[in-house]
Amino acid sequence: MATIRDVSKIAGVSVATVSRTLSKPDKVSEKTRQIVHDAIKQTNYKPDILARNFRTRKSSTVVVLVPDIANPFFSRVIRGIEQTAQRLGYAVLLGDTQGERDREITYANMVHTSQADGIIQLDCHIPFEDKNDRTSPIVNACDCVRGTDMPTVQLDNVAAAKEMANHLISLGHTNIGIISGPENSTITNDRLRGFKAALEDGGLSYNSANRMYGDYSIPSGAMAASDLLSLPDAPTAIFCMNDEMAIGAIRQAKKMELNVPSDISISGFDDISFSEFSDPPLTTVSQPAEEFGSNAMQMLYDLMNDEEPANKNIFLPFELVIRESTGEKK
Amino acid sequence: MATIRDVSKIAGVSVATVSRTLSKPDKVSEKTRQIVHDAIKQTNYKPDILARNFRTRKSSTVVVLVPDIANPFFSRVIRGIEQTAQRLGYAVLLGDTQGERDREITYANMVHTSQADGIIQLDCHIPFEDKNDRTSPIVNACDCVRGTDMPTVQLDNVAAAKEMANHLISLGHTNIGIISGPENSTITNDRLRGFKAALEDGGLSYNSANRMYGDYSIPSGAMAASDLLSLPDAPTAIFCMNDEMAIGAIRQAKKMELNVPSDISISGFDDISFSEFSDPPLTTVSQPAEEFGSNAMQMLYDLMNDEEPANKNIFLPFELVIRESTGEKK
DNA sequence: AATTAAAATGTAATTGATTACATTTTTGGG
DNA sequence: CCCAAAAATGTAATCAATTACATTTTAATT
Repeated sequence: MATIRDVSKIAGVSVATVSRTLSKPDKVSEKTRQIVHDAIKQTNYKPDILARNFRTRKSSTVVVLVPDIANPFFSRVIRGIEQTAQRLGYAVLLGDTQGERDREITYANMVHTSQADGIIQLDCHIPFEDKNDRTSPIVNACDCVRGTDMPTVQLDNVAAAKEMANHLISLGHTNIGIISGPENSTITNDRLRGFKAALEDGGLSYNSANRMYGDYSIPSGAMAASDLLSLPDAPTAIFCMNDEMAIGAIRQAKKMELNVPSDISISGFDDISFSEFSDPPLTTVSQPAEEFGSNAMQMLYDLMNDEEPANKNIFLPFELVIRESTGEKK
Repeated sequence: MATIRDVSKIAGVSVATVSRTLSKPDKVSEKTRQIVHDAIKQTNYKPDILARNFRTRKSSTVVVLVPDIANPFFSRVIRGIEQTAQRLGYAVLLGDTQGERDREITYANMVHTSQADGIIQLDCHIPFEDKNDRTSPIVNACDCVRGTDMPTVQLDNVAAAKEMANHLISLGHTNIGIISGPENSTITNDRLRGFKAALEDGGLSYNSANRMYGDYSIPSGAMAASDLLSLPDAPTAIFCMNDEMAIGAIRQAKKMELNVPSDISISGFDDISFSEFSDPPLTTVSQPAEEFGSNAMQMLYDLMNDEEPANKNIFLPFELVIRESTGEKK
């Protein structure tokens, strides 16, 4: 493998000039640039990335902390990250954390050892042992920590949930169940707040007995729906905090011989690709998943290059997608 | 940040000894090992990974070439890869190639520049400009190239497709449509072969007019189903080469006022998590997705460490999962 | 042509770990 | 206690780029 020295010898210039030709071409005269490029072609020289990384203390790599790569929403976010990263000349290291703090910290430490230049965190955890670590470039996307100055890319989950709940209320539902995500998630809390706000606006009161917990999986949605629908005073609509749980809930309702939506309305959140094709097609909130990724990556890029990002807290637009899983209360 | 030199000074030994204490502890006396470890603790020394990578020409990183990370089957495979990689001390670089040759080559070149030590390719392409490149450790998983000596982890797609087709035939179907994947894929060819073999065994003849093409997406499945069901002599069963297309096909059948399975049987392939919850639940072939990943990673590990893997062509088991989307011919 | 500033180029140190080879220490058998 | 072999340790080169600083060349101005 040719080194920069081989190139410099062939071109009859110093290694510094070769290096500059590659990294700061405007510092090199037109003539020399030409000579160097010829020599590079002739030797088939490829810069040694490992040597460069070592010397510059940069790796042109970012680490993505994702609770679960197999979640279709997250995998779209990651696709957005990957595409933007590639465009900006960065590689993406995958850190599937399964929500475990140890793994998050392990991966986040790669920044301290310069194996990665920055972090995109898709979960609402701070991946540092020292909570106030302000040295690593990091962007929090999707499910964001509150009360820190970490840059974020998020949805206005309160507003989105409120809009969805309003939709349910406008259909005449007064007894609405919730299938909630885990309690310690910012997303869960925000969506719950939005939900409550809509109830209040509608003159309805919130009944905590109507809240069941799931873990964002289909079976957990089915279980929670079973509990909800077995209540003495069962709800006529169920607000689910993601699409998978809604799909599980629909399944469960059908199993219990209930018609969706005429007996029970069910709404989801995220608009994953299967939702359009569920039976009945799911009413949900669509989010621009890829854009979470591309925005987060772009923002991280600014951070890593010491440019203050224009906006440290990006809010992406959502859209209520009304399909056929919700309908008028009987 | 403390360097190995700081540690050696504190411990009163040479840098070589410190290095050996870490990488080949049995070459160092018990006493020295203790002293060095104390010094490491005292200085909070962490080896500089970049320097080590540079010196050893290794990065402890593997690159995964995946046609589409947002495909639920692939994302499970990647989860398997990630978990095993983490256990073996490797990081996973994500290469979402969108099936584009350029991107595959770009990512695969990271091995030549030592940015990665090996490649896991989930698509049936050879990611090298020189087709006979035998220098990079690489494992081909899921959709595997034929006629090379590349190690593979795959399903016996011929047998699996045959079994599924037999199931359809045993239900009395004689006119069976196919919604096929892209023509240039090994998986597609193998599944088609299995399908034809079953027809032949059943004394049925293959009719190429019954084959429609999709791209593994839900909408493409719906389109293909529409074509198939509009045929003058429409099939009574449809064999789909993945679950997404089957879900699209079911949707389309319903749209055309056909009952699944009493009017039309539809089968899938992969057993993604949504298939169990589709309406009707999908008859499909289940594959151990995570194990594709973990086996591929383990095999790659052997290859990267110059150990001949026990078995260069691993076949993983499949299982016919008969649910409710297939039924007796009327 | 002389002077000076700016541009281009070169020299050589630097980064931090690994490891071939050299040297020292330990071990065990006689 | 001596000696050879084995074990432990040390010395210093090495990996390939970047870059601070020094030097040379070019351009511009008088």
